[in-house]
Amino acid sequence: MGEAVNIKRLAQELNISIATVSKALNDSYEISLKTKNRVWTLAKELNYTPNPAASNLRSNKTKTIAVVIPCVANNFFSLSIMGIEEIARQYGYHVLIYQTHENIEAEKAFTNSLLNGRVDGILTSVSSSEYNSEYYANLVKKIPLVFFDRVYEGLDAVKVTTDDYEIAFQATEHLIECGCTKIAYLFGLENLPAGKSRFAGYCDALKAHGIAASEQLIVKYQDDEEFNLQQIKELLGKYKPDALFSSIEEFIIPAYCACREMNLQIPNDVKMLSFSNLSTAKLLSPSLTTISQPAFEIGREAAKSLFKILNNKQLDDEQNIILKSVLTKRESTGC
Amino acid sequence: MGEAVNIKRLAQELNISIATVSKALNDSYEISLKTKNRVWTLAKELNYTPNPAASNLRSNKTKTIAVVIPCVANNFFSLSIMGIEEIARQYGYHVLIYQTHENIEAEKAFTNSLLNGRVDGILTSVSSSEYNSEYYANLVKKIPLVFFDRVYEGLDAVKVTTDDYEIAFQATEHLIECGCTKIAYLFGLENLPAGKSRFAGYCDALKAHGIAASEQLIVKYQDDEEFNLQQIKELLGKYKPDALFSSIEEFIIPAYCACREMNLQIPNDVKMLSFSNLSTAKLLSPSLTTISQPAFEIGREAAKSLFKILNNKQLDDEQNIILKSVLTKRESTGC
DNA sequence: TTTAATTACGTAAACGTTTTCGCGTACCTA
DNA sequence: TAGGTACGCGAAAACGTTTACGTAATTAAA
Repeated sequence: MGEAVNIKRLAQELNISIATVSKALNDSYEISLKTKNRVWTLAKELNYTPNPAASNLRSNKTKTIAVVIPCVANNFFSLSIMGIEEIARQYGYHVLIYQTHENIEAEKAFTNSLLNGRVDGILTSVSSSEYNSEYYANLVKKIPLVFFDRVYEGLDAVKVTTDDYEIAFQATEHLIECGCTKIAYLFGLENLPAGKSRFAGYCDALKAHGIAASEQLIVKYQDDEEFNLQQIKELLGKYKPDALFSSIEEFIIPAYCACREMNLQIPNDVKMLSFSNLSTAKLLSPSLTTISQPAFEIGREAAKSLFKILNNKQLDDEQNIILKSVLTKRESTGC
Repeated sequence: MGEAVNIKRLAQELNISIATVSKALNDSYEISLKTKNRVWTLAKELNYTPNPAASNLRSNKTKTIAVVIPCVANNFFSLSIMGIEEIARQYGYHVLIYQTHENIEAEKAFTNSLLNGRVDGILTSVSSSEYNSEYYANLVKKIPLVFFDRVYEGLDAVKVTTDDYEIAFQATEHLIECGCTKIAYLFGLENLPAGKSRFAGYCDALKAHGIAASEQLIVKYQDDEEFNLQQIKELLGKYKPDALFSSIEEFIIPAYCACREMNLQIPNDVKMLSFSNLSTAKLLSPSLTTISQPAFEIGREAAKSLFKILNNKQLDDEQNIILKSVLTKRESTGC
């Protein structure tokens, strides 16, 4: 399998110093083109690639970023990762993945473990279990960090988000235009700005149309599918809403199931609409009206911002990047 | 923000040598419990964590594995990653993600870039574009590697797969029992063992029931959704199959759409069945009969095997781990 | 012709660990 | 008391890079 091929080996074979080899490999101006070419061809011939650990140790650059998210198995996040990966490839960076499973302690443990020089920067979408601003206020001082979708506000860090308030407002108006007056809200991410904005958009749209919001029509998400199902069934049974506005994808399955079990027809008895990046929304029975976030683009933008920071480029003084979501009307709100 | 806290710093504050600190941190038998405790408490106090690059450079262990897969935004792979991550956490390992997008050149480039000590091992599900056994035959000699789902055969490497042949046989029989005699096959992964096994299961089931397989009833997957849609529509129009057996999830949307556009009722005019890990299969219109692979478990098993190798544990002489898929009968094959 | 500047390369230190080897002390055995 | 054996710890090398600095040779400027 041949001895390990490193800079020393290249230097020996070419009868030059390891410093020269290193500089040649890094295309330094100090080295003549002639020497560079000798080094490059031999390097290619021997399949040389620099040892990342040594390089990182000396230069304090890892060529690696971390993505800290609640869960990979989620349409939004997996698409975000695709966007992130695409940009990372362009910059020759490697991508580490960490899943918090909405656990803030795990989240802290992961990010802390990244402060010792394992990565050059972090992309994160924070967990919904808690809103601990202090921790992140400290963190952003220690390492380049970009938030996407689930962000902390008021910190000196780039945030990539979507127009949650506006699109929720618009979606609520769509339901109202379809004749709904008792619009229930399936509430997710209530601790986070995204969740609050969506809810505010919903509330304000109701108010704008002279409809009173009601505590009774709100179901809060729990990490327990059966529990959510029961809550929705209770909601449907007791308070007879004429629409369900789901603020997160996780409510879709229990919501559809609840309607079926209660023998309620969508959209005749109750209309349905949800934030979702489900690719099969149009195949559901009935097809689901969705608010889909540009997940892929969000990942791309977040990664781009991070690399700007890492390369000390100016950030166009824009700390907040806001992308537009898309409301796609389908049968579930049929009107 | 305090100076960088490293072993040297700990050693100075405790008035002992850096060697002692290092050994204490690694719980070496050479160090007294008393000294260890002094080191541990100070380390915790100062939030010390070892520099990964230095540690890796010296010890040749990275505590990192790579996952090389076609795409994250796929229910099967994102679930696999969850399983992998869970095990990696238990072992204190970090997880790098690389997406090949079914491109074998990208696949080679990634894996080659991992051979210089960036990771301790690789988990991979290979791309479907080509079956290049030579490359992997060499690769497995150079680095611990475990295949999952999309594997190369005949190599000295652990493979984690599912019972593709058996479950495809069983699914085909299910269609036959529902009265189908012209069962079309939507063919994916044709270059890979998984794809071949599924197809063989389909063919053998037909044969076992005295049904002749027909070339005309086969549609091969292309990475072009519109093209696949047209192919399926042509299939439905020309050859009037009474069932569609889809061997990969990617055919579901075009298949449903094709039926709608051709005004064919599922399951009355044509029955449908697909390999899929779609969580919303039961909400589709009509709900879809699926073969779901235990993606999460596959990830777990693959990771476990890799860590066994990394820890030089015996592999129970079992190089092939085969998990069972599940056939869930729903309305789309209604009978 | 002398001096300054530039070019092309080498020496050696440094990054923060891990690990081999050796040394001294204390204890035990004969 | 002499010899052996643990035990607890330290000195120093090593891992493969990058880089500050030095130097010799060549070229440009004076």
